This record gives sequence, C-alpha cells and structure tokens, in this order.
Amino acid sequence: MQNNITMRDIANKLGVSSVTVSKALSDKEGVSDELKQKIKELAQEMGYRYNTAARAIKDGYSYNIGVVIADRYASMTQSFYLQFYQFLSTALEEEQYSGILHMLSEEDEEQLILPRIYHDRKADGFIVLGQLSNAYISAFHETGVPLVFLDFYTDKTELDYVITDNFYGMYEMTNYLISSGHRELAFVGNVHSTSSIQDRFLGYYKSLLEHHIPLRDNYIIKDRDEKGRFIDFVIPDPLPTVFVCNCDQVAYMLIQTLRKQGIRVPEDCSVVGFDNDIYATLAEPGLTTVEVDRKEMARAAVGKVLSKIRTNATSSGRVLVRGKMVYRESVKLI
Amino acid sequence: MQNNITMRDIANKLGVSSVTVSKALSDKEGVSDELKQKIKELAQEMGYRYNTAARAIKDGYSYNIGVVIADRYASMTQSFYLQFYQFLSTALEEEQYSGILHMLSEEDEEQLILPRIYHDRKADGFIVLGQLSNAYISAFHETGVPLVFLDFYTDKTELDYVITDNFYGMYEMTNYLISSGHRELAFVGNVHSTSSIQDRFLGYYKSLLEHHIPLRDNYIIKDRDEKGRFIDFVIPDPLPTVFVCNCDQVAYMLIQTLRKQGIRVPEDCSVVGFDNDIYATLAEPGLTTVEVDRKEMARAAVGKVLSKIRTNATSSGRVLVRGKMVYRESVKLI
DNA sequence: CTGAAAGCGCTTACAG
DNA sequence: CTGAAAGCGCTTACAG
Repeated sequence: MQNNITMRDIANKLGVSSVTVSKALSDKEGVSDELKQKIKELAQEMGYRYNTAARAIKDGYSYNIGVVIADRYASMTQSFYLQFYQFLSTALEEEQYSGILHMLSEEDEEQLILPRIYHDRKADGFIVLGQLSNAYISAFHETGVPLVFLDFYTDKTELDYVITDNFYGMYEMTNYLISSGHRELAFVGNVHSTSSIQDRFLGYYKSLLEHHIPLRDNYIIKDRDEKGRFIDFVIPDPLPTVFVCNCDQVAYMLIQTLRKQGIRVPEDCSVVGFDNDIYATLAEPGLTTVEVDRKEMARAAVGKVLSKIRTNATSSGRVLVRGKMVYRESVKLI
Repeated sequence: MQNNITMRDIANKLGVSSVTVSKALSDKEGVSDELKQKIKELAQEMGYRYNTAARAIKDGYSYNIGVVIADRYASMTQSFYLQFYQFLSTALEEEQYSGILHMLSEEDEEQLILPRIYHDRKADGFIVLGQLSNAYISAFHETGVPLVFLDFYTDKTELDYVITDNFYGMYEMTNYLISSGHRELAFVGNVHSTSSIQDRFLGYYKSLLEHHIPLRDNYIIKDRDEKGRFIDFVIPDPLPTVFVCNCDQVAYMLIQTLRKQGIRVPEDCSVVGFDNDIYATLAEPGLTTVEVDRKEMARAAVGKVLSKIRTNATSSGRVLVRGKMVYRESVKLI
C-alpha cells in the first residue's frame, strides 16, 4: 500500500484528538473554524484518503450501488447500456455513491447465482438494467435487498420499476404518422419478446383504434424469435405506407432489406424507429424516432433505490419517464 | 437494512466462538470438518453475508479495482468498451475482485480531479481504459496508487501498459494485401491523433518498406482532426487499389463516401479495417480486418494490476497482445 | 470547543 | 481442535 495516513496521524501532528479530526473533515459541529481549516489543509498536504471501509463497518452502508446488466446486452444493443450506466454513475456520484457494474453471465442467470457483490455486502442496493429471467428476478427480490428494475417491467406488482413511457411514446409517434396522412401502418417487432416491445405495440394499436384504422394480421411483422435472435422480415404485399419499427436497430435492418428489394425509403414507403440510438443516424435516411430520456430514467432509478435503502420503504410501483419525438428524413408526408 | 447476521450470531446459535465461525467460513485450519460443515450450513440457512468492509479495515484491501473510462468513449466507440469491461469483470471475479466502473467526465479530466473511488479508498488499484490527457495520467500516477493503462500508451516509460499489437497487426494485414497483388495502398487515419493509429500506420509503412513500395503523400488520408472529431475524406485521384483504414468505423464511413461517388467496393477498390467491431459486419461488404484480443488484454491488465497491489512492485513495461486476421469480402485479389 | 470511551464485524497472533 | 484478547480506522454518544 502506498499511503496509510489515518485521522490519528493528522491528529498527532497537530496535537489534537482523532475525534476532532473526524469532525473537522466531515464538517461537523464542535470544532473551531480555525482548527477545521488547519486540519483540512494538513490532510490535503499529507495526502490523506478517507477510509470508507471504516465508516461502512459502523453504519452498515458501503455507499456502493450494484448495477447489474446481462452479458448479452453488452454485444447486442451497442453503447446504449454503457451510456445508461454513465447517467447512473453521474446520478450516484451526486449522492456520494459509487456504482459497481456487474455483468451477469448466462450461466449465472440460469443457475440463479446472485452477484458476488451481493454476498460480499459490497453494495447497499441494486439497479437491474435490462430484462432478466423471472426466476432470477424472484430470487433476487427474495433476498430483501433494495432493488430497482430499470428499462423493463414484469407482472410482479410488488417490485419497483423505472421505465420509459413506451406506450405513450409510440402512441404519440403513431398519431403523428396518421396526421401526416398515413393510413397503412405496419408494426415491426415480436410482441411476445419483451415488455417494451409489447407496450410500444399497444401504443401503436391505441392510436389505430382512436382513428378507426383496422389492425391487420399481415401488418404485424416479426423481427426476432422469443429468445431475441433476429429473424428475416416477411415484407407484406401490398406494401404499407409506413413501417413502425419497435426500435431503431430494427428500422435500420429493415431499410437494408427494403433496399435489396429495390424499395426506396421514404419515397416508396416510410420507416420510423424508437430509442434514438446510434442506428437512428447510421440509417439512410436518418430515422424519425422517439428519444428515450435515459438521463431522467437514471436519476429516477437512483432516487428510488436510495430511498429504499434509507427509509427501508417497501412501497413499489412503476415510474414512467416520458420520451420525446425526434424528426428526421425517413417519413414522407402524404 | 434487511439482514444483519454476523458471525457472532452464527456462533451464538451453535454455542461456539466467532473465531471458530470465521475460520470455518474461510476454510482455515483449526476447525473439525464436522463443525465446519455445520457452521457453513447454518450460515447459508440464516442468509449470512460476508462483511467485506470488516475485512477491509483489517488488511487494508477493498478487493475492488477501479476501471476508468472517459465519457467520450461511451458514445464514440460503441459497445467496444463495455465488452472490454465485461472481460475485465470476468477476469477480476476469478480473483475474488470486483470492478468499479468510473466514467470520467471531460471537466474532471481537464481539472485533474481524480475519481471519488480513489479518495474514498474504495479501490486497491486502477485500470485506465482508453487514452486520457497526459496531465491526468501524470496526476494519477503521482499518487502512487497501483495503475495499469489499457489499450493505449504514451512516452512515459515508468508506467504500465497493456495494448494490442497494433504495429504487428497492421504489418501482417499490409503484407497480406501485398501478397494479394495490391501495390497502390492508401492509409486512412490521422497519424497525430492517437498512439494506436500511429502504430498501425507504422506497421503499414514497415510492410511497404519491406516490399520497396514508396510511401506517397496523397495516399495518407486524414479521417479526423487532432481532437478526434471526424472530418471529410479527401479521396485521391487516381484511386489506390486498396484503402487501409486505421479502424473498422472509418472503413465503414469510407465505404459510404465511396458509394456516394459511385465507387464500388471491392470491385473498383478494396477497403480493410482494424478491430473487428460492429462496423466490420455492419459494412457492406463485410470488412477484412484484424481482431483485437480483448479477452487476453483484459486478463493481462488484471494480472498486472493485482501483482502491483500484492507485491508492491514498481516494475513497468508494455505488454503487447497479438491480434488475429479476419477475412471477409472487402478485398479483391488482383 | 475538545476529547476519552465504546463499538462496528472481522482476523490475527497466541494460549490452552 | 477451540477461544479470549487485541486491533484495524472510523463515528457516536457523552462528559468536561
């Protein structure tokens, strides 16, 4: 170890007690401003570093939050989750907390092996980012450790979720398309794959209902199987005027498929996405899409897990964070 | 807090001392196998969780390693770094360590503010993933905390680096292109931007030298400015037979630029990349490239930082990890 | 405004 | 094979 300066070392140098140093460094009452100042300066000078472990052993808090992401999301969804982590990290720092990122392997998920940081008490609570198996979620929840699920939800009502308002976002998007003159709107996504896709679909459907546009079977196009592996699109004939894709990546892939068939976007048909991630700008033309407000979601998740830790509250529920429309060139006005 | 079972609780239930429980749970000598077994079972049953903080305060180790990534890499290079972190995380877990991921903001980097986890002693050592400013690197190094730099290096010889063998990888790639009949090879990348690009360029140049192919000024094409922001390509006329790009993303963007000018790949000219990241398969045609062995690099970085922590060694040096060629359709044999 | 005492949960000698 | 004692670095009452 490079330096092991303790409060006592500082105290000795100044001829005061370590209690006084402790109070000074954490800005507590009961030390004269003058002494406080002197102590802080000396601490800085001696390269003192606060020993979190010592505090942890007293108050029982590690001041760390575990962030759990399944391995498979690391490769699949690009920088999406790393950026999410970044926002979490920023929100945590504001509360003097640190994030311990735990990548959950498929084996551990299947065998219901909780993160080591749980068993080591290295984290006071956990934020689970992205859908996991129900069995794993239950196992985790049963430990009683403060837990918030981010970016997905399940049918378990006793848990806490922070999600983007998928339903409302897609509802708004579909309303926009209809107001742009579209009447033949296909949805692209496997409705049985994730709760996000399901809700986006329902938002789309609500808009259709409100506008008395019938839902047509061949206008619901699968993009992946139940395990999340992408499959080939079945392009309906006749073509809809717009493809409402459940996410930008799928919109991106769809445009490629269409191009191969000689169908131009948006001249021959329009395409929209959801997320406003890298694929939205990678696509040609750029995608009209719904931006997920990850910053706000991160903030909400951190707030929730910290309040569970602090108040031991068992209140649960879903927090819906509103997204916002981003307009680009992939939609033709009719 | 949900559960606060301590070793003493277990000891009391069994009528033994907490010392015995401590020994049993950490598989130390001096407890009969029978008792050991009983203690472990009861611990499991009572939902005992090991209190790392208590150990930390004794031996001075947090059993955490800080992983520092600059914010800007989160958005720029896709899942590349998250996957890197995943490998680091796996390697750390094997050593009973956890990773604390710290996203470094641009302000903190400029103002030389070290990560909170450093000041909190929450980590025993650090792995810095991706290039940072020299001033920041120096400030970090001067603290004396065990430190390993991953995926880049600088001219400071007293530091530890783990990098991919950029030089050798690009040398091998260029050799392959020349053996495929190419004689007009342009390099795409700003040689003054990062050490990786510079080394890849030098590997390319070494191959040219060995084959007595002259280096031509207009065949060195800038892809970004010194700050790393991408700029428009200046396509040379006449066209080279192959563009040797410093990374897959740039190869991807170049192909798009070429396509707009009506130049087909690989029919009219070939393009190769480096990294084998998402852009290698996103590109059409798929890119022939060099795969970086991030798993091995992660393992090497973890090994190095842990040995610095454990032995307090000050030995330093560069570890070069070999990449491997990946052949796809973007190269035409001449 | 300042400090002596006790204790957080564990581990490390050491004694039996 | 088992356990009493001391101590890691801090904070929290409490006394002066």
